[in-house]
Amino acid sequence: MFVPSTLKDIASALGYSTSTISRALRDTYEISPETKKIIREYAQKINYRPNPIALSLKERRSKSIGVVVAEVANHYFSQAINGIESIAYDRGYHVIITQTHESYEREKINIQHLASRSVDGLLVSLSAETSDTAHLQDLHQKGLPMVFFDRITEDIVTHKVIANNEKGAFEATEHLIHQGYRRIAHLTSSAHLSISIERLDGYKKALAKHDIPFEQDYVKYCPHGGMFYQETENAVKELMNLKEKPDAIFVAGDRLSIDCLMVFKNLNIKTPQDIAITGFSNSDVLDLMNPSLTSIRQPAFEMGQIATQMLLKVIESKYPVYDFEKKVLDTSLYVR
Amino acid sequence: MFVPSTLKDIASALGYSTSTISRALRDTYEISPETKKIIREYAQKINYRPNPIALSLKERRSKSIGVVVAEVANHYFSQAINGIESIAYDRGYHVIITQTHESYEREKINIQHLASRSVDGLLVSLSAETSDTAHLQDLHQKGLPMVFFDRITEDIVTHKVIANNEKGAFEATEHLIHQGYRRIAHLTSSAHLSISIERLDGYKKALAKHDIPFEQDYVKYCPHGGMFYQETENAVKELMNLKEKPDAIFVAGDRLSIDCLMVFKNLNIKTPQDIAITGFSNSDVLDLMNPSLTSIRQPAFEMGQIATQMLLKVIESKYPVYDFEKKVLDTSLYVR
DNA sequence: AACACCTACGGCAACGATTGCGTATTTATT
DNA sequence: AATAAATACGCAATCGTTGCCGTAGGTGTT
Repeated sequence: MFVPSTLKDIASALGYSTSTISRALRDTYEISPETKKIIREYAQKINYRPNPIALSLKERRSKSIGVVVAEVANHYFSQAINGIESIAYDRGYHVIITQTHESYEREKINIQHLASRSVDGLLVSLSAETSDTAHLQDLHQKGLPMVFFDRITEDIVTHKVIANNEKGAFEATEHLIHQGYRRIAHLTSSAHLSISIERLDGYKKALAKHDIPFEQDYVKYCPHGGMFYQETENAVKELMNLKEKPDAIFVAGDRLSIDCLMVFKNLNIKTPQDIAITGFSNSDVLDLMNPSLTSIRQPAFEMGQIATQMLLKVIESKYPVYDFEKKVLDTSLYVR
Repeated sequence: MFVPSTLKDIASALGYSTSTISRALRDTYEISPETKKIIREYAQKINYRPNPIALSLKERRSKSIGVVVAEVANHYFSQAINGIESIAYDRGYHVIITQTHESYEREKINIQHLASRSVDGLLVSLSAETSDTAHLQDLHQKGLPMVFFDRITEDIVTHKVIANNEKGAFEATEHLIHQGYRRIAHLTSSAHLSISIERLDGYKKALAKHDIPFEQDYVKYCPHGGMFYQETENAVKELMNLKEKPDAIFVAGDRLSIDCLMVFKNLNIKTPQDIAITGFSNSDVLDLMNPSLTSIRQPAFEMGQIATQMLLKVIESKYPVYDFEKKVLDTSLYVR
């Protein structure tokens, strides 16, 4: 079976105590240079590595951070993860990624596991199903550092990183308006998500600015954030079956945007002839899509980096942190 | 700071020894029902969870498995990861995902970390840069269970799960031949990867069957598996600059296929007018692509599941395992 | 010469949970 | 009544590592 070598192995092989070995390898002044040399060469030879599990137990920290996202097969999240890793690795932290698949239950289990697994902190983007954040509040109040990004909650006072969703949604909607569309629908994720609320606001403000009345019927929610194709198809069908059929649609999510295009394809809805579309998406292959998609892109990589920097600052702070920041980054509009 | 409650906390709160607490919670017969009740209710109240780090240290296993893939932003891998998680989760194992970004150095670091972090086993798909597997052979020979999937090596005797790459490549190439193409190029990842070799074989066999001579100039390698756009663009340019320009191209990778389409778009190469294309890809949005892409799809989710089942069988075996299997799953051709 | 003071290392405890063994008290058996 | 057996718990070791304390032998000081 797989048994890595330990301090004890070196100690009994060389006839020293484990303390001496440990000190020699950690370069303490108390060990003579000759002894150090012997010990180090032997450690090198047998490829000794300190057991991080033992260290975690002793030091009560693991030099690792947990990440909670909806799914990695989402360009926004995979880019954010790359940003997270770029900072974490530089600072000697390891990254444990977990997926909720937009499920509240899964989120609770993953977070519980990460916490008990002694991650030093958490980077969280809430699942579409999550409205109750008690599981997080509990851990946060016990002192586990956490930073929210993208899908945040106001219930927990900590660092947060988001895109300027309202402005992005405003620009996307106004882009449609400038192109002459007036009956603009809005397809979004679950109603309680922060991003849904903010993007809905931006959408409403764009309508208001151009004196277009807001119609509740034009807003369709996908409580599972488009995890099920049927959910998206039903929403689109409902929109297309309205007596006053929309002539454009603003989609508020990465997965949702792609799914929406697939629904169009399957229902043989042509864009922009039958309906125009813009949406939030970080997919790098949108240029290849047909129907094409004018998109609002979030600085995902950078958001991951900033969130990680904030988290590490809290983790490594000697004193409790009470001063928190909400960082808002601008989106950009890619017209296609 | 964040300090979870321990057995000792319960013990001193209730006036028992830690042994009694431990046994009460683990339902040993030696503890009286009344005592158990008291202890359990208190544990429930303070939301006690056994510290997995301490357990890992003692039991020398972590109930977690490490996964090494090129990148999660790749539909083949993200689907495989979902398959892995579906099995691991059911069996009480946790999954730690790491990305190599096709870098050999990163692969070595990730694997070293996973091993020392006491994962019970490894699911590995090699990076495009990796030709030397000494870092894995070392761990494997020391007894760390590992299963390879997709990009495998023959240097290590263990379970392996792959798609029938040769057959898939054969079908893809023959599909092009059946459509009347004769000058068929082949764009692939780094030359030493198992998938590259197998797919090249299938490509050659299809040519041979139809009496089309194989031309070395028609095969272009991307040593970094398409991690850099320029690499792909250069390869495509080289193909298009040949005096006998190819009329079709068979692309041997998920990322590569998408990148190739982007190159076409940027260089204003029309398909299928200028050149036809088929490629390996598990992207679920290929239907939306323009130019479109006839694709060979691997059963990624299932491959992840099977690899995980194999790994857990090795991990949980009481005796050393010497009997290994190479499972080959069929691909499917999606004509577009 | 008597003392302090280094040098270079060893021993022990602790982190949290489990477990084999020991044991005091009660209950059952003959 | 004496002995055996069962009950219900505590003690201590263990996993790998580090930190505090101790100390034998050597060196330096006055």
